[in-house]
Amino acid sequence: MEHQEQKKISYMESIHRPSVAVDTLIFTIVENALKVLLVKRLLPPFEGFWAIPGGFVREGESLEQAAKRELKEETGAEAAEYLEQLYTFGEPNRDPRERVVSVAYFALIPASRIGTIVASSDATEAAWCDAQELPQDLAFDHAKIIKYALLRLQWKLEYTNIAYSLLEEEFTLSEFQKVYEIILNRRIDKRNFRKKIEKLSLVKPTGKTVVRGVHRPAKTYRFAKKELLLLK
Amino acid sequence: MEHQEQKKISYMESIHRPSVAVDTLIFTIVENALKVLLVKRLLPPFEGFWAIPGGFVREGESLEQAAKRELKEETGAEAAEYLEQLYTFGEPNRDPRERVVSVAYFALIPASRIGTIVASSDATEAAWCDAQELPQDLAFDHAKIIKYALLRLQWKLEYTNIAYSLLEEEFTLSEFQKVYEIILNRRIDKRNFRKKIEKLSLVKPTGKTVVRGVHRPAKTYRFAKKELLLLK
DNA sequence: CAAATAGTGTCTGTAAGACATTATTTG
DNA sequence: CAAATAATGTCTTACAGACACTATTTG
Repeated sequence: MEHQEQKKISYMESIHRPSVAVDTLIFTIVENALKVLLVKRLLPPFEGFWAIPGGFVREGESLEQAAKRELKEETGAEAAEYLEQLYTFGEPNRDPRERVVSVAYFALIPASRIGTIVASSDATEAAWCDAQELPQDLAFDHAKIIKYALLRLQWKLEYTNIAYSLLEEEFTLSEFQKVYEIILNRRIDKRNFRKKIEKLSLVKPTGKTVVRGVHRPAKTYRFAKKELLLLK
Repeated sequence: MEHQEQKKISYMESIHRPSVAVDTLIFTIVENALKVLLVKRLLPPFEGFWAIPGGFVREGESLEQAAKRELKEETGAEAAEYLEQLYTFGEPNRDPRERVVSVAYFALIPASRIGTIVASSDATEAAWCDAQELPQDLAFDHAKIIKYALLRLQWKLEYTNIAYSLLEEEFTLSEFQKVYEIILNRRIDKRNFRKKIEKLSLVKPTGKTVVRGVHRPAKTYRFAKKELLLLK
């Protein structure tokens, strides 16, 4: 009887094949805000709703390759500065048509590296939406996914040097600090911030300065390492 | 032409359906070591190799439900004390037969909560293997997965109160400390450890003592909260 | 010279880590 | 009383956070 039960399970297993999709959350900082790229759906379900760009995984393509392809299709950028797997969402009814198991990735990229954003074939438009002030009409469970990504990003910002993936090659310390203030959504003391950056040896000076307005010019810096480091 | 390219993609998407599996890493502490439950494969590929228990996701079943089902089938335990999604492995050729996208979960459970371990239908035996000294003959990419899980566990142990999921209801502070020493694989100063636990208010005294050997009896404690807390 | 941001140092409180002795039990 | 583990406090050092003024540029 035990054995019969097992045979039945094997049979069930062989027939249930959910679709596997990859959704790519693409974040950047523009106009003093954290933005996430969303597309407006052209077709039901959730026609006219905003969605995270995504698509099905192709044969012979790894999950990460699918995420990179999605990124390139939407933004034109060759690669993100940072890309990591976020979480896999697989509730049976998250897509009303059929079962879709969706592996979410999140990508970070400096605004300057992005060309004109392009809507994919199943979307009427693509737009940078404020990631901390999301539109109400989000498709599927995408509001949940974006909020989860934001938490992950906030965590990484505090405990790693991931900010390198949102800044230009050369930047001022004020710009660096601004990334933290925007994403963590709180003011940071300038002296304490600089003290910390200094101690961690995260940046090295370029020897150059830039004039950003009617005030004293700022020194510019580069990251000492553009790879993920766990701090402390 | 852009449009034709898109149509071709849609067609390709509709035919590629990888299998979706869930692998569940079940950890416990026995005999002063961190153990992970592995099963010996009965069938090719990797016949006779050790593997993480897993199986295909069923229709109408969430990924987490599949992980819980696997846990119960293997250990007889009704539920883990802690369960979280680890990572999704989806390289095209990780299974030589066909493409399998595998969502890995990791579970923690006190040894006392586990009955006799049971091999599933596709395995000849199940065993608790030392998680830090893995067998050489591991199937698929399972060595990589276990190492990844161990890193995650070490991280969580340092930055959360997750140890509650490996200890009995009542425990001594030495037993508590031992969990850290085993998993982090280093000695910890007893006074500093207790000072930290005290400050975090992680435990409350039961008022009882237990005699664990030919020496002074130890006071026992319970966790103040048996839910995941991010510390600091 | 007004406005705006760049750049800089000290003090205080808290947490982490190093370190040794006494207490209690059993055989 | 020997052996084994339980229980406990102090000192030093490092990091976090609060806090204010001077420097440099442009219009």
